[in-house]
Amino acid sequence: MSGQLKVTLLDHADISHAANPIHLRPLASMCKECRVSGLCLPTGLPLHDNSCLGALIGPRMRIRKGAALFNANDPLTMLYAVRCGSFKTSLNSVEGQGVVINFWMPGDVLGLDAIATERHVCDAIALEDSEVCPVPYHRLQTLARDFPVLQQSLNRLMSREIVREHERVLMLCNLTAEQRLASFLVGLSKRFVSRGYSAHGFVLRMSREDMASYLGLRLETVCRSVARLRALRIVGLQGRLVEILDMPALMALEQGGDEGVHKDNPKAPCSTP
Amino acid sequence: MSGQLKVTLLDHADISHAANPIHLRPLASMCKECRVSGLCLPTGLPLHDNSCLGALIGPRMRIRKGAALFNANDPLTMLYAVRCGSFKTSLNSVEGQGVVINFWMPGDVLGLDAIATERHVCDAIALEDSEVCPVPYHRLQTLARDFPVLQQSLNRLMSREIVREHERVLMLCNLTAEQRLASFLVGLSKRFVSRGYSAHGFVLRMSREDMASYLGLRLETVCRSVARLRALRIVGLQGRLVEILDMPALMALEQGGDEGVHKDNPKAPCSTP
DNA sequence: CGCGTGTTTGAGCTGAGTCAATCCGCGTGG
DNA sequence: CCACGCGGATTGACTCAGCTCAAACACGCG
Repeated sequence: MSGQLKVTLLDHADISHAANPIHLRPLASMCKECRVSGLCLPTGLPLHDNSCLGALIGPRMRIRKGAALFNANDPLTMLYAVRCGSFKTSLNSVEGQGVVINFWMPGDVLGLDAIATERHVCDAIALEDSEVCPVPYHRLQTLARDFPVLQQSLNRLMSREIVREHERVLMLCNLTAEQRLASFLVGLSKRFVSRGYSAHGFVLRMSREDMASYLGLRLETVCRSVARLRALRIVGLQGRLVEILDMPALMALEQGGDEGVHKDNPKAPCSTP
Repeated sequence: MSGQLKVTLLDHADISHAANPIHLRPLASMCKECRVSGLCLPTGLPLHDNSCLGALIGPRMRIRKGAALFNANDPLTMLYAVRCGSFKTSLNSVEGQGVVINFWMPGDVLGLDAIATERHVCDAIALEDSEVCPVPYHRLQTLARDFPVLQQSLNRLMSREIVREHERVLMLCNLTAEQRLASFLVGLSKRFVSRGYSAHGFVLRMSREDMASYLGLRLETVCRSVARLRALRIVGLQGRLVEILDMPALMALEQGGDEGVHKDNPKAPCSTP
């Protein structure tokens, strides 16, 4: 997977050393040149029309690995479209308990959950050196009045996020550790495909701990599940390098399909603190 | 799935014992007279202006207990504001596994998750005889262009739904059965309060099974948790009648606060099929 | 080379699941 | 009025997937 991403990373490395001229042009974010514009906010917009969204989007921002794009409770001023790199968002309860809410890849738009209260609810942390296009929310709102398609696009993004969470809940309530991992990998694979990368090979950007948190498991359990999938020759997974060897099996697993032994009715797992 | 709503409902009536949801008189829905308009779509709108939202909303519909307001895969034509009564929505996976996604009370707006695909994702079932105000989604969209407040209101509803789900995930990943139940009861209590009802006494509209599904537990576990809270004299709960006897204790429990014994670090529970 | 961070693997422990029996409230028919 | 049946709620006994604790291991870095 990392073909392109590696390039990205190299660029960043260079940039940070102030050497590489590639980014000398003003980093205006031209959606029409963006490889992921089809997944992003401008879906359905007249991309050639620069007067539209392009005028709104501020200069690209670079976020270093481990740095926060925003934190919970920050006032909402911008939505952020990931241009390259990746992020995690996590929600932390008062008592310090937290969960990873989602992982974000190029084309994804972060910050929609802040619209309700005009304050961010999550922390957003870059999983690698990344770039985002900041979109001033209030001005976006205004613009959307004149471009119904844009409003529609925004509505769809939000609605899709709701649906995604529904599916997550389904996963948390009904799947075993192994199935969750399978589901996670299949999901990632699909997302890579829709971004033009390989379905079968990619690099995880997050730690086992983050995966565990996202899947509602402990990191040891994730490790063990990985080991089992490896033993079944369904995936080759060492460290953060993923190679899906048997996609059909993985997808079967994902959906309650438990082979190995034959149980008619796979049990639904649930978490316990 | 079934083309038109009424047809759908009739179908259901025929099929299930429960319901004949036909409404007799056309009850125009006047938001300004509605007790929950403050929680609903018209938040912030000029309620006296009947030309606005009121003109849009179709005649109220009655849904009998057990009947479906809509089903997964139905095309999205309306959003539905609950006027009175209550609903559950549930998401069912291909293999028959399902979860209750949410419970809906007066003032809540159902159907937002359908905007992404223009098809409903969940089944919505009335938990008691109920009434909803149908809002034609596309016309709402048009109207919202002229009334930014309305658009804002819609955006906020969606965003709030995202946040709610975040919190649900946090619950599923970090809380024990008992804590989940506490959290559920506190949540319900708050919702009743914001609708002008008592915080300490109310009636559950859903079965133990539905509660269990919502909480990511088995119904037996819910029963046992109820029994424990009862034994601790924190709630009086028999059948579907709830009386919260010690709200502070309940809220403490909700947030990892585990008394009983003294563990420094309460464990995070997770589900397992 | 030593150290720290992140990943694996092993060895028990346990909260919640499963299976199963009982109870309770309620509507129905005799 | 009561026996009967049925769906939902409870309770008990046992099992197990995933958690916890703990010890290695791998890799990168100064």
